[in-house]
Amino acid sequence: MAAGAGSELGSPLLAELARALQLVRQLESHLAYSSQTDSCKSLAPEILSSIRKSILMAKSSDADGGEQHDAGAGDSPRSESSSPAFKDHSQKMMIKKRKTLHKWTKQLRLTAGAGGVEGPLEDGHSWRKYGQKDILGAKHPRAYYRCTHRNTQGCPATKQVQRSDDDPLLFDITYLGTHSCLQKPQRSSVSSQLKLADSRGAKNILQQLHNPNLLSSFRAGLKVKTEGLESDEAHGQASMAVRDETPAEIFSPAFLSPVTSDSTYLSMSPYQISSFDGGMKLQTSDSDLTEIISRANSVSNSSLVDMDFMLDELDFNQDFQFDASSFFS
DNA sequence: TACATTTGACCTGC
DNA sequence: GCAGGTCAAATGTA
Repeated sequence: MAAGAGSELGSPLLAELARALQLVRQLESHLAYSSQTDSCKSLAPEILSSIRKSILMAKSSDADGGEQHDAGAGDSPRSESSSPAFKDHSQKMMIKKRKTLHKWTKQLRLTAGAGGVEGPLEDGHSWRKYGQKDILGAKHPRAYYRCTHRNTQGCPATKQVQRSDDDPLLFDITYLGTHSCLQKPQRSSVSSQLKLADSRGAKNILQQLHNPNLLSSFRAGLKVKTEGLESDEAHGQASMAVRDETPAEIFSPAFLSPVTSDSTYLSMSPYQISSFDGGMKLQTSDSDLTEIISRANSVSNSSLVDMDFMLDELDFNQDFQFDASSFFS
């Protein structure tokens, strides 16, 4: 059973990784037309390389019997642990997982008001917290998350979130394993993170994200920073953030948008960037719109707006004008 | 009612 | 034996 399930789940993973590879190639080809994105240009080959490696690893994992997908599709959290045999098997697999799963680390900085410390780490996937542990020598406990689709799709991905001792706003996030799940971006997560002063402003942000002029201006100062990507993987999780006032700054390797008190960011995955074309085009399908938009300095004292309806109703118009001064005032 | 989080217990590697 | 990582029952939340 386990082998069969793993085999079925491995293919989507490979397909997704292959798709990511194709998208990055597109990114690379479009970047070639710009003279101000050297950092991006240099990054593209790295991403390509890392994705290739991840595909190889995924293939090797698949050939290994796909054992990491030991939870059968459809099993409930309770049923998976109810069988002693399963438990034993699961534990063995966990040991193997610790030793062999692909691992990489990112550092992210957040503002304190960005939705709570442990839980704001939206990265395009849905995570379920399964544990927290005080770590020796660390001031803050480490939180353990696993993919929500672990039980339904056998997704082996987990992550550990450790708050930095020195900088309370800095988080070290260690990802273990790659997602094999075929999940759609979490609408609820979008909802929870689109925290804006008012609904009108929120809609404007979404519209502005699709304004080629605005995006073009972003791009002039676009900088992508990667950390801990030696093996890279970020596996297609490198990201870009867009800041309205001081371009050429910041950029987290995660989907997560770093947030500061006076700026607004947009982050996106390579999957969502279909091309850089003078400006930057975004894929605007509902499934791709998972970006985090946060207006940090108004989070703590403003009403929260559920953006789901906006995502549904918004017909992205690339002709509208962006007035940053009025929008952010 | 279903799903997520909390937290003490348990297991494994070093 | 200790520390890190995970499990799973209890509890919280929508």
